[in-house]
Amino acid sequence: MVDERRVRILREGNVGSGPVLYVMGRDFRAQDNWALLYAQEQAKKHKVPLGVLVHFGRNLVQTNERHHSFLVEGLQETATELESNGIPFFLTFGNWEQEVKQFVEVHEIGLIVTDFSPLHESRWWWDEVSHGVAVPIHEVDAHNVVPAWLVSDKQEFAAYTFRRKVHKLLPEFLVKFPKLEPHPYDWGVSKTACWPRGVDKNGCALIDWEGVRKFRKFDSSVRPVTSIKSGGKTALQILDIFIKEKIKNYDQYRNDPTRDVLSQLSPYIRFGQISAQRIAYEVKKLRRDVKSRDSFLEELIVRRELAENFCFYNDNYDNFDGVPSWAKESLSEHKKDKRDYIYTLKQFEKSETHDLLWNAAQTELVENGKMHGFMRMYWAKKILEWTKTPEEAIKISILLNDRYSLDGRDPNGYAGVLWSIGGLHDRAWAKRPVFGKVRYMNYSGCKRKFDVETYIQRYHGSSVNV
DNA sequence: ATCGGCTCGCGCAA
DNA sequence: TGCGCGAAGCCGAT
Repeated sequence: MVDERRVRILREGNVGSGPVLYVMGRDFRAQDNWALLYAQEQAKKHKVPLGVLVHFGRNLVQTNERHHSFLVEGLQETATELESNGIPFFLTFGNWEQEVKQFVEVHEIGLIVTDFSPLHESRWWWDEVSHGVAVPIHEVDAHNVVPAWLVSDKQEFAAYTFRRKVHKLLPEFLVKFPKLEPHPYDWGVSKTACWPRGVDKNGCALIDWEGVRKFRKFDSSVRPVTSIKSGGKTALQILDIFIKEKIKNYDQYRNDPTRDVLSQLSPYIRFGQISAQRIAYEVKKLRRDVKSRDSFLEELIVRRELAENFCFYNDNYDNFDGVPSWAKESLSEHKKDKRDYIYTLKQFEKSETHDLLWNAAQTELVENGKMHGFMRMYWAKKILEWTKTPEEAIKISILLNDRYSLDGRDPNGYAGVLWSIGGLHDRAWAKRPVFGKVRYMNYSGCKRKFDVETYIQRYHGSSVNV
């Protein structure tokens, strides 16, 4: 049974007699998905078929080939698993009113279920859809261990205010997932009317995945990351390796970007190919490496869900207005401070600063679609130091992270940038030029903590893959 | 190598 | 109203 507190009503109304449709927007997986489990529960209750639909809009300016191919590759796996459980998978493209709305009407959908995201893109979309269809819409928080609207009813000030609230609810929510069961009511896929239209000899909806991959018009200069393989199965293998081999060193070395002790799961969490709750559930079982276990769970649950809390309750999660007032005032006071270096977006993007360590981090981001957690802080703080205003620094950091990182366009990224540049969830520190009271970080700090040379060497040059 | 100060405000105890 | 302490640090004194 799906906990009712995971569910919010986006559009009121009685559930109709037609099929239940899960419009998958964020959690692109078949297993360990509360939104899917809830949709099935409703479909069984009303004795109707269940289907899953993914809609690709045409005008996602920030989407590029890197993100799109990662998403589509994983989606194929998800579609296959859904269909082998009697749940047909549909794709629609372009204008939602022509596609999704029509789909809902043609198939006489009785209930729409979706997964929760705190980001504007998603909130605005559902706001529009809920005014455009005549069907109840239920939203399920399938991404967080504890539902965002339940854990706290306001923007939390810092991790310590949020931590108690999460921990209080964890015993109720950090539970084992039920396995997805084959759906007992047949949709009759031969009646499917979706792009690409048609069915194969077994009556399954035909999807031209190669066509799907090429469908969007986007910046193809950001190449797919060949070193990171997409998909839920891969994610589970990576989790297994992390638990067996890497987590034991997590506490000691997690801030050392030359060591391989992090889970590397964030792209998979970002695209919902693995559930954070599944990761937490497996890691929590550990009876060894307790210190590492707990610091990993802190990052995975407390800090990740704190970022969701921030984006959920603060509309300005991606700009200067989102930073706490003490930092806003302090940064404004230091706006006119002399900068030793000023770089343009292009110079940052091409790793053309005077700082080899910074350039290495940027290269890691561009080439590998990720950046080590510790380097993200240093990286963003230096962008503050080397641009004219904190507003511009935030803009550039978010743009680069969203464009190149596989886990970009995600609450974690926005909260991370605002933590680094705007003191979000942090405290005030001794005043310095440019930074004001925002925590300062520098090259010598990195040198104290890890072997800077090794890191620089690893990402030196322009076509490095490790 | 280690320590205190820097500096703000939330939330709880009283 | 007072007080402890916090998302990952820096720096100078000892």
